[in-house]
Amino acid sequence: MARPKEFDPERALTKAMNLFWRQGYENTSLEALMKEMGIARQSLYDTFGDKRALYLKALAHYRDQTTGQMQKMLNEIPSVRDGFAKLLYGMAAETREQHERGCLLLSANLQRDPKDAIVRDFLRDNQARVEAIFLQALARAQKQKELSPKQDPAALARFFVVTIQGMRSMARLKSDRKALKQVAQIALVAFNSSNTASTG
Amino acid sequence: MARPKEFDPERALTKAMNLFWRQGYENTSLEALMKEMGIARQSLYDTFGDKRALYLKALAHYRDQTTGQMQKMLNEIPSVRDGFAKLLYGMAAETREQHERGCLLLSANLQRDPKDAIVRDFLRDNQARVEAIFLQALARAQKQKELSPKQDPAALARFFVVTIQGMRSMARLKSDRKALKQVAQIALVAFNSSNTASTG
DNA sequence: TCGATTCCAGACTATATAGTCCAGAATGCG
DNA sequence: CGCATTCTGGACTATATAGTCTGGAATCGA
Repeated sequence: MARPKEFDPERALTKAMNLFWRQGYENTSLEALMKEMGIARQSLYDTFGDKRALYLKALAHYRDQTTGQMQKMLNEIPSVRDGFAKLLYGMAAETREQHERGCLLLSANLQRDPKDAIVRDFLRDNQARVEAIFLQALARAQKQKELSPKQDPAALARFFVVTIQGMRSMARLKSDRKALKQVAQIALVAFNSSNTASTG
Repeated sequence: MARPKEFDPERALTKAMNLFWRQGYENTSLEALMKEMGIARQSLYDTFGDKRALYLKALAHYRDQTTGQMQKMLNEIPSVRDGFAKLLYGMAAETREQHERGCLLLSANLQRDPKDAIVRDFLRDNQARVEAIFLQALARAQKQKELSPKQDPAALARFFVVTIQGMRSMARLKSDRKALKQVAQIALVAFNSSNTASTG
């Protein structure tokens, strides 16, 4: 038994996550990671494995944070509709830097090699979790008579996932709060309406 | 004057575009490009410049194709709502391979280095063009009494851009036609509704 | 004090790959 | 025919960077 670790692995992981978040996997070198995390090469390899393993841990860390927050918020807020409004308008109101870095997992989806089954399956699982969180909230909305029983909560959950990802990609390209707010407003109409679309 | 080019530069560019489309910029090596385009290294450099220049030409080629198609379709179709329905349901009905490769310009947006102003500006310009095409169609819809005059056509245009990008990223992760169709159906409600959202 | 472990700094290796250069064959024009 | 140009194929260079290894200092417990 001897010298204990001097750095906090979770803090270091958070640093790594932030760097991947801002720059993506390919654009982030080991040197940059070492500098950002404040640890030397060997400590990094000993603690987290190779670069890819660190990346996967960062993705999981991000997922735990974001799904945890959403889950909590949607559980605590009385009106489910207010919850989704908070989600969408909140995103629109973020800073330019936040818009630019976007969503780590959306970036991972579009940066990944299509043949990379590990990342793909991780992201599919994440999306299923988010849909489940939304579904749960929307089911409660129906129970509370906030949402028409004619609506399909699973479909609506997916719609909001799509909306969030679309808003994220738009925000990344151009940080325009006003435009994003307008989009959020239109998307939330799906919540009110009794869904009279016909073509198919 | 002497030996003319033996290959069709535009066909070669299309080949390159398809490869970038399937694999992204980083994951596509010069060797793979040479093979796919059916030309040798030097011909490639002579005709298109370096890899990045080829990539930018591929992006422009893609943009010209896609915006041209959308423009034409939305101009020719009598009902604008049918036009957007065709766009969204058409995307949902694509093959697994099409879903997987997604949209070249959406991928470019999320793969790019945030500091890369050339690609960023190109993509912003493209998005503005698409919004303009949608806006023109939606203005016609209002003229035809297909769309309520209370709706903001510019905001709705952005909403559809967001929807398409969100559906693209979802389809890339998991090719699920049924789920995509449901999302499309909900999104199209925005067209009917007189937009009664209130929270802001 | 001593052994075990962790730290850092940096050397070193291996590899992938973008880009350049060159030789020689093919092709068209005058 | 012979000049100019383009083609292919491959050699070659330069560079970035992931990953391994080494040496020596720091820190803890026994």
